[in-house]
Amino acid sequence: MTSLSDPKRSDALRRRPTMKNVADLAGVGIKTVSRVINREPHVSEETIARVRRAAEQLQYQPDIHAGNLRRADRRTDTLGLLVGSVANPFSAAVHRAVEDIALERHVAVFASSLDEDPERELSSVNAFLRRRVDGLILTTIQPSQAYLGAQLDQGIPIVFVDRRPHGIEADTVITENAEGASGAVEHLLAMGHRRIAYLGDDAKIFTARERKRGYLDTLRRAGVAPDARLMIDNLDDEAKASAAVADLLALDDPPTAIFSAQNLITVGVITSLRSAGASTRVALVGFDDVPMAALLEPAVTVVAQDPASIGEIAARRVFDRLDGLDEPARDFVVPTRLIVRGSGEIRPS
Amino acid sequence: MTSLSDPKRSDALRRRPTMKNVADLAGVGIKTVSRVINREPHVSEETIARVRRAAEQLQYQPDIHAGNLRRADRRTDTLGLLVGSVANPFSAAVHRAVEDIALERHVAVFASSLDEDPERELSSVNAFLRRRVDGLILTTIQPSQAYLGAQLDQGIPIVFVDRRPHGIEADTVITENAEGASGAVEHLLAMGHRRIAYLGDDAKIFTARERKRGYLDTLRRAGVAPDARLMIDNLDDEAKASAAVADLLALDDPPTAIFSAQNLITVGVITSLRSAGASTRVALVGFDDVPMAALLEPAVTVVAQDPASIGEIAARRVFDRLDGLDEPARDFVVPTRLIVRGSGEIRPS
DNA sequence: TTGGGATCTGATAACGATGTCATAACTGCT
DNA sequence: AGCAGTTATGACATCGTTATCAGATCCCAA
Repeated sequence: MTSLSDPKRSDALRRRPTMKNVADLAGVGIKTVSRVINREPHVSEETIARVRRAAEQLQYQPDIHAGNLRRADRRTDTLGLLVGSVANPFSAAVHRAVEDIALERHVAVFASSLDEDPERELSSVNAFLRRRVDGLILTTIQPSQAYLGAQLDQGIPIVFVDRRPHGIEADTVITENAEGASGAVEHLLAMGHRRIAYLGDDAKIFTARERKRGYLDTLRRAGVAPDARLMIDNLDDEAKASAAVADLLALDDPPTAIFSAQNLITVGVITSLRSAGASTRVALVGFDDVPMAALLEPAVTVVAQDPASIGEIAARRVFDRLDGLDEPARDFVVPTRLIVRGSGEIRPS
Repeated sequence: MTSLSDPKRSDALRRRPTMKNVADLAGVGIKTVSRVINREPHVSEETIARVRRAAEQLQYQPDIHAGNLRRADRRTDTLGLLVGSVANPFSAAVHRAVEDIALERHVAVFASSLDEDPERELSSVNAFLRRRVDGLILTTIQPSQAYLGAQLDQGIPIVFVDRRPHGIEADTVITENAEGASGAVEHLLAMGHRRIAYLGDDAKIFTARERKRGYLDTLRRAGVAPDARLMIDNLDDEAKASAAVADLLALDDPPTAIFSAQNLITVGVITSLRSAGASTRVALVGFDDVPMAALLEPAVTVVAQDPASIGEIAARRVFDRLDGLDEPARDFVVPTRLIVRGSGEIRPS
């Protein structure tokens, strides 16, 4: 048993073994070790065995980045992923899907959180690039992604997820935000609602704008004049969403239904409706599924996104491009699905 | 606007600029560029400006791994993190905390999912090591982690999270599993329960064993003989947990309370109790908090873990060691907190 | 026996950076 | 003016690996 407090250990830190060490121990040249490690042909069975034994004995691990320096393809088998926040269930599902695809190719994934901070977008991307990732999957908040043009020119695949980039043409995987929002609002209209509130995130965020657009378009198509007092933006946490709902309920003519345009906002809305005793009176449809939604009382009707598909499509697109696919950038629009559970089927009184 | 379909672009992929390119453009030697990039002294203001301009113009990004090869400290400013699954809320919270600490130091994080697969443990660790991470934060499932002894000897900080390693002495950050489980069971005993079921994960998992130990010890201390029919292991997804609850409820003398030892299991239990109409009759305390627990009916009493602290402590420990801290390996035990919400306060009929 | 083609092997350059060291140009003192 | 010390700069070796190429050995057919 090796131990940190083991006196044998503390005096001298052993260096990591290199190919040279393995070569010396096996009594061969380093190129031969390289051939064995990379399973190249033209090495005798006996030499292979000797090298394997030496590598085993030294617990040799090749330095992938040293190799990358000289290797023709310059691949690091590494990918950079920037999501909203690795702690958000939506982002976590995207991350997981990307990881699963990457794992098939022995590609490791750097994951970072954007936190809707433009500075973090830049520093994360730079951190990825300095580490020479093979590809990028990015959720962005900067007004323009034109700064990535040089990277595209260098042949680094970049796929944008969840939000469309600006100032650059690149592959993009997004949810059908406006359409999904329309579906939610149409559902509420069909239930007889006319006073439908919109609770959304900062308009700087692409998805927030799109969902609001779907909400507004659908109201207009139905001949319902949007009421500015029923539309609240900039709700970037649960607490703000809860407070907004309290304000709405205090109006002279409060909404009979709420369209909540993001998962954390939906949670805040539920909390607030519950504490006001209004959860069985005011209808609610949320955009993006919420954990445990089916077990709540009433169960929460949502327009569910498909984060696993988003991540998978994005990762596959990166690898397709790495495999040489050369076609114009395109959009992948991932459908949403209205999941009827109860809260959205409450009728106006 | 740069575009993928831009004909100017497709003919020749520009190479990534190197220090040499910047040096040539600025009319200086590469060492001078290196000095400017690394903010080393002894460069005139004028030269700095010229180099900066050239680097800017070429959008130069230094290759951190090429530098690492020669640099004395051999740091890659990279960390490997292996968690249960990046999609699990507990793991995601650990990940987020690690990321926050790492970001302060400009360290990027490789995140991988273990999926309780011993092979994945090995392949993830190897993937990290081949990429020369500065430190490792690991959740493990292999019966022994002795294979990591060589890395410790090489001075690579390794911190184990959530589960204690075997065959090696290294820093470990774990939840007070047995104590937390005891607290849960004591709570149920105090409510008058004697037939308390245990629903847990695979006994190969350290936390599952510890929590079961806490359950058993507490029952024995209270003079309650454990009933084998009330203890179900190997529940590794919600569906199995639900099925197990259905079986329990079908017993002649069903449990009056359930101690559910993991978050996904708790969700399965809730679903099953609900559909059997037993959620207000059978008490439930879960280990690890569950999303929306406070909003369920009844709200779910849990022994909450503190994944953010676990991640933070682990990351700090890695960096302390990288900063030269040299003390014996130690355990960090993170306390749990009983959150009383309703489901655990149901009394036996 | 010889020649020609495989097969096996290692010496050497190179990848993009940093560490070492030498050199040149200043500065401030006697 | 001469010297020492400091500042500014770049040539060159080097990190751990892979690419190139050449040399050695082997096999088989002529």
